Amino acid sequence: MEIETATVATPHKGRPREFCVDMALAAALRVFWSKGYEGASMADLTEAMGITKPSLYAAFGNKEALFNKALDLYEREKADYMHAALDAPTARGVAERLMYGALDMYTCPENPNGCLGVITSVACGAEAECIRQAVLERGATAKRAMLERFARAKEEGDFPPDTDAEGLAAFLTAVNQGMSVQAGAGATRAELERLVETSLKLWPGR
Amino acid sequence: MEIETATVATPHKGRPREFCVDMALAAALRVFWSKGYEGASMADLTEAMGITKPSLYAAFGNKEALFNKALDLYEREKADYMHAALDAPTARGVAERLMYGALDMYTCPENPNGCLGVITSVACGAEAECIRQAVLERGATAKRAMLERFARAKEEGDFPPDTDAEGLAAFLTAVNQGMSVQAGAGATRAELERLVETSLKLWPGR
DNA sequence: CGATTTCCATAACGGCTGGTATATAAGTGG
DNA sequence: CCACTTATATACCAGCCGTTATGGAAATCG
Repeated sequence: MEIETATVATPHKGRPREFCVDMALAAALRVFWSKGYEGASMADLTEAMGITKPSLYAAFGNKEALFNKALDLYEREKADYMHAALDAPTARGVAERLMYGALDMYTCPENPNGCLGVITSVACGAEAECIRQAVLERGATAKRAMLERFARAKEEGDFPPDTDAEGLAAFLTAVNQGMSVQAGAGATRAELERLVETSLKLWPGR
Repeated sequence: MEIETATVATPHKGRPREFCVDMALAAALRVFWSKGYEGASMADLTEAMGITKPSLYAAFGNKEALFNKALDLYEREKADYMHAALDAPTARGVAERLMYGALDMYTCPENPNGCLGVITSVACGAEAECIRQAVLERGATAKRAMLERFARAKEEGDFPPDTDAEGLAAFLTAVNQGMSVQAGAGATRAELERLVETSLKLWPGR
């Protein structure tokens, strides 16, 4: 049982490390985010993180472990708008927050364009299959949460009673994924804004 | 000027090749389609095509040239539903044909899941950047055609006069791209059908 | 001051990548 | 039958991949 806090722990023995783990992880996330898991080589990663390969392996394990930690960071800091969106009082509010949140993230100048989940889950060689599965699993969890939220919305009367809540969840997910693809293809923020506004105009209710 | 037709030309000199170029190309397409450009190794390709590497290089040039020819084949045989869709008499007909055509292609058991264009354009290392650009260019051409079709539809009264035709084109594209992502993630045909039906229920007009 | 522990830097590992040189087999034209 | 042309098969290339062994540097503990 440790007494010192883990975050600011002073390692009392041995040579102290010369880089900040959090910043290095953030740099690694940027690389994975823009190049995908397989497209990001160890050379890319170490250069962006400003450390050497042995330091990386000592601090993070290996490439796969590094990616998983970067994915945790991504969900924690970048994709938390999803959780916030599901807390909206109405189904329309959920859709609005979700789409505008995605729009902001996909077009933020200091982020790579698009969604890390989409980028990583689309295609890969055999070696990255477990990575792909891990990402798909998180996506499935997110979709399940949205599904429950829309089922509740239907009970609360946000949708007409004959609405296919599952279809609407898949629909909202699809528009977001398409927005990510188009952002990665170089679409401007203005173009994606029109996509979001068009989608919200078609969204049922209110 | 050749008298003989190019397709069935009998090469009168040298040892005849022992494989069918078209079948080999079709096999290569399948590999690229399921693994992406970078995820498909030369070993994967030669094994699927049933030929050795020197034969591949002699017949197709190199990996990039092979991909471009596979992409041509893809557009010619697999993605021609897009052209057919744009010939529909109404904008709603365009949307219907496009979505059901995509649905059929993405879920056809003898095809890999998803859209080759989306798979290849999403993320890649630096070496595949020119491949990505080539794919993006074809996507841009397709989008331009859809845009013109919807501008015409607006003039013909398929949409209310205050409709954002460009937004609707981006919307339809996005739903298709999202459908491709979900197909690649393992969605069943039934799930994608509900996505299509939901999207068409939201589509304006008629 | 050693002794110990941890981290950094260099360099190397086996394996796989896309791409080829070389030699042989299988056809046709003379 | 022989020369020529083309395809196939084997083996190989340099270069990059993710990963790790080795040796020295920097801190704390006794």
